[in-house]
Amino acid sequence: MEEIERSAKPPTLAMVAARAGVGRQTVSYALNMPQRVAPQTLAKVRAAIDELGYRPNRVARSLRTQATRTIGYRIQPTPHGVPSPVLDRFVHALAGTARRQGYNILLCAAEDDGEELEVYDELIRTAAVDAFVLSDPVYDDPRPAWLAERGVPSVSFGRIWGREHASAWVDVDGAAGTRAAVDHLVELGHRQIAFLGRPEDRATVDDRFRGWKSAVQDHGLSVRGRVVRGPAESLGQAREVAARLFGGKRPPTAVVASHDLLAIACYHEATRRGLRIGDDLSVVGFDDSLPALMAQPALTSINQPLELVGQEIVRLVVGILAGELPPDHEVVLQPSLVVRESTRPATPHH
Amino acid sequence: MEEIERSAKPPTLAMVAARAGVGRQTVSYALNMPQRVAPQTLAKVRAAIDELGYRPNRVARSLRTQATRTIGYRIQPTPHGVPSPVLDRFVHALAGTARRQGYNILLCAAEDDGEELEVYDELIRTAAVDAFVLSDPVYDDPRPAWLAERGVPSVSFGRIWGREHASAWVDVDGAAGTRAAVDHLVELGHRQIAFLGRPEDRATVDDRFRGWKSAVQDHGLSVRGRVVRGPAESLGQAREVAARLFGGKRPPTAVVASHDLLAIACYHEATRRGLRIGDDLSVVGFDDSLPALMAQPALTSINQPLELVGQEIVRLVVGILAGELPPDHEVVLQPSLVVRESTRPATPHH
DNA sequence: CCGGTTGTGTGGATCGTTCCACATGTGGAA
DNA sequence: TTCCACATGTGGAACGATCCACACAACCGG
Repeated sequence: MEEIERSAKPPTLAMVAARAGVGRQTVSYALNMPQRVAPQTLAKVRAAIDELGYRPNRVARSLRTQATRTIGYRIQPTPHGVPSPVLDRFVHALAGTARRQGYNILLCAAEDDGEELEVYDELIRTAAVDAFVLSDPVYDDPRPAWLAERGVPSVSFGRIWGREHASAWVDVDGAAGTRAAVDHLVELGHRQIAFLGRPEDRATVDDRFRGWKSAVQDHGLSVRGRVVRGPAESLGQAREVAARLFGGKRPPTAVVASHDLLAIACYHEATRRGLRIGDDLSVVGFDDSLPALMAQPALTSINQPLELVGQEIVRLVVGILAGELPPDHEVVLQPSLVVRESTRPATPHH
Repeated sequence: MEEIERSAKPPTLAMVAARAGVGRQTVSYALNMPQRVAPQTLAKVRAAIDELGYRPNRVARSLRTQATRTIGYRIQPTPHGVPSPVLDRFVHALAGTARRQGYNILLCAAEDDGEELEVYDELIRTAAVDAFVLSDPVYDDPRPAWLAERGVPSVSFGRIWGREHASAWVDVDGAAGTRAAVDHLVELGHRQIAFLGRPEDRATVDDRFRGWKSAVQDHGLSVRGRVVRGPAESLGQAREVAARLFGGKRPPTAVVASHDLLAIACYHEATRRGLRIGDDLSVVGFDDSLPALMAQPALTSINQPLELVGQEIVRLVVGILAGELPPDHEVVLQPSLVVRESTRPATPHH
């Protein structure tokens, strides 16, 4: 007889009020400002809430408060069939932390950067989100300012360069990562340590480059002829870039790559030349992605604390929306070197 | 002087009505049932909409219609540090298609399966979503029925076995994939073709197994002693499983793996035994993930049409919500074999 | 005993849209 | 002419929460 009613209409705040024998507003206070209501009344209201299994309707609340407690995030398109390996750990952390803070993550997809702003515009004008999380910022990224003009705060994964508009971001200290890689290689006895990276279109790569450069110099080693840069949108492209490593008369004994993809491309080119990774050439990647783990030998790589990044980003978004943090708050997190089999002591005959 | 007003309050339907000199309801009709209003009036209203840059407020609409046009999707946790490589192409397609249909995707995160239902419950009771997309169903998956009891439809990526509750799904024909792999290998001259898979905890693996088995039998080859199964939650585990391939007295010349991870584990074990992939042992993976592309030699693998799966899932969700499709609609899509370097003609000396 | 402050509780108005019921004008069938 | 069907347009009510203004005590110091 105590059968639970299936898919019956959910209880409303008014029903709870009636049940508890109080006014509607009192229930609202009990929910949002418990200290505003007398302890005895609070108990009554809470009992009624539990009995009815009441949960406030998010939509109604949003309409009245003009805030959806929803954060928009554009998931990146997958260029040239090479998906971003970093994505899912990060997004998972984002969604998990958001939930714990009472926020939701709304996904958007856009094919290109022009469409991206269109999508954002749509979401803003239909009042679907309160804020955005951005990722992969470029130099002088227009998005934060564009959003700010429309009254929508944003937090970026990756620091925003260019000072037109101060904006909030959380970034991983890439320089510290490559520095750790160089230190590790020097400790193994390497003296010819190259840097392999994409062109400077994104600040991320530059940051990693600077870490490598200053560390190499600090160890009194030369950076001349040790930098190879080129586009790496696909494995084929990356291999072409990696091939240039072996062109000079004194090839490096170790390589620090700005991405795991380039590191793997290094594997391919080294193997093609009869060099064994680890023994003849040490390689360090960046991102600690799945291919790094799967490579033979397993790739030493720099791990970004993506879970923490996601948490911090949500913390900033919520703080900024609540007015408790300035809209240009910045956070830098430290990566960690994961040593695997691709880095070994330098062999004497080099 | 034509300065655009920054972050001014967005126009409402009432403002559009005033501007066009018509009633509010007329504007609403113009938006949702254009054929209900006279062409001349429609033009006036549309002009007013354009001039003001009006977009209907999603929240208000949701409150009134009791539908959010939002679909929930739980992104899977990443077990043991090995993320699902399949995720991001799929999610991107999901979000893109949803947007084109006027729907949004809301992400949820849950650590374990118990928490998953809790999260769903919260979203349902706060009226945040209209439907859910499920993935990685298990045998007799309780989720569709649980959701249906609460009046919420769902569509699963992966077929739902068990007949307690008929439910909608979109799946890739895994058996056709492994069958294609076997056909390909037989054509290359292989006669000892093994299957490497996880235990039958998920229907997916079973499906792939059946394809391999029937294809092998159809070619008049033996399946005896050619099946190796075991847990593959990490690369280490997978290698242990793969190692069993080489135990017997007549090791296979070719392997069909139920996942790329297992295929890669095969690479490792083969290499450890001095066998060359391609020359001494042909390997086919499943999922066509990034590690497959990066492996040396590049792994022949079975590609799932994830973009299409995402599109179809959204189509089903929208159709079911509109009452135009039955809540147990089923769709099967075909995978395709991507031939790379890991499969070569069988060598005579085997 | 008064004016003021604080603590607590309340119902009406409101957010922006769609549903509902109804008003009007037109035209064709009876 | 009468009647009904149909096309078109309208304002009030409703969705379910919060904001606002206010009511009513209790308590304070003067």
